[in-house]
Amino acid sequence: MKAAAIEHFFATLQAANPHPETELQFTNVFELLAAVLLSAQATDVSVNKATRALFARAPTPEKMLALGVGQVEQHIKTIGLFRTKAKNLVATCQILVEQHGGRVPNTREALEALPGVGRKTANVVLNVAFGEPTMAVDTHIFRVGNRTGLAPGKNVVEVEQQLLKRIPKAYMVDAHHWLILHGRYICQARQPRCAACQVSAWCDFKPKTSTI
DNA sequence: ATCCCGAGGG
DNA sequence: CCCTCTGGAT
Repeated sequence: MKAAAIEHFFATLQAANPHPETELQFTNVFELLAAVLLSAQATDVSVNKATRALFARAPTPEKMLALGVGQVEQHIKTIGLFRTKAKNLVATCQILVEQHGGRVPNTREALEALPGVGRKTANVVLNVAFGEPTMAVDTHIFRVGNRTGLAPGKNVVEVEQQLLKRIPKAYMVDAHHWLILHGRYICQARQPRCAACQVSAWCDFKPKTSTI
């Protein structure tokens, strides 16, 4: 996709949704970190359903730590990968309490040192909590980047670098959410809704079968 | 490359 | 039934 097309692409998404936000529910930075950690290979709807009760009980790393792996497992049992996530979340809370004064660190290095927190999760926290123009490449952004021609890279790191390089800086912070929401509701994995897409004019993707 | 792992949709 | 969902650790 050429520079002029990229400008049109994001200007259109911006006009349709001037202030995009994550659909994960949270009331503080710790809850944001926990929600993103829990969201791996799970829908936001599924995560929100479980975190409502979990965060009511444990809105801080200290309280989450006190809850323990067993109780956390019971709260998030309806989310996939629940054993791994409960173990990682509690272990992360222990590090937050012991090494960061119970606060969520604001550097990539410290975030990625937390169990269950990788590049993508760190990028989301840096973007949403600290306003940094990072690009967290999840399943939606990878797919949308590839299909549109915005970022044809073969892996998430390549796609991240391409997006950071090609998206105009003024759009970067919000681009993360625009691309996710576009992937979730329009450029869907199974059945892309090209007929309803507002940015198809600048997209390289041509579906083989007719889409609704 | 493989494992983890429930819920929802087609 | 099969595929997908804001991945990370081994």
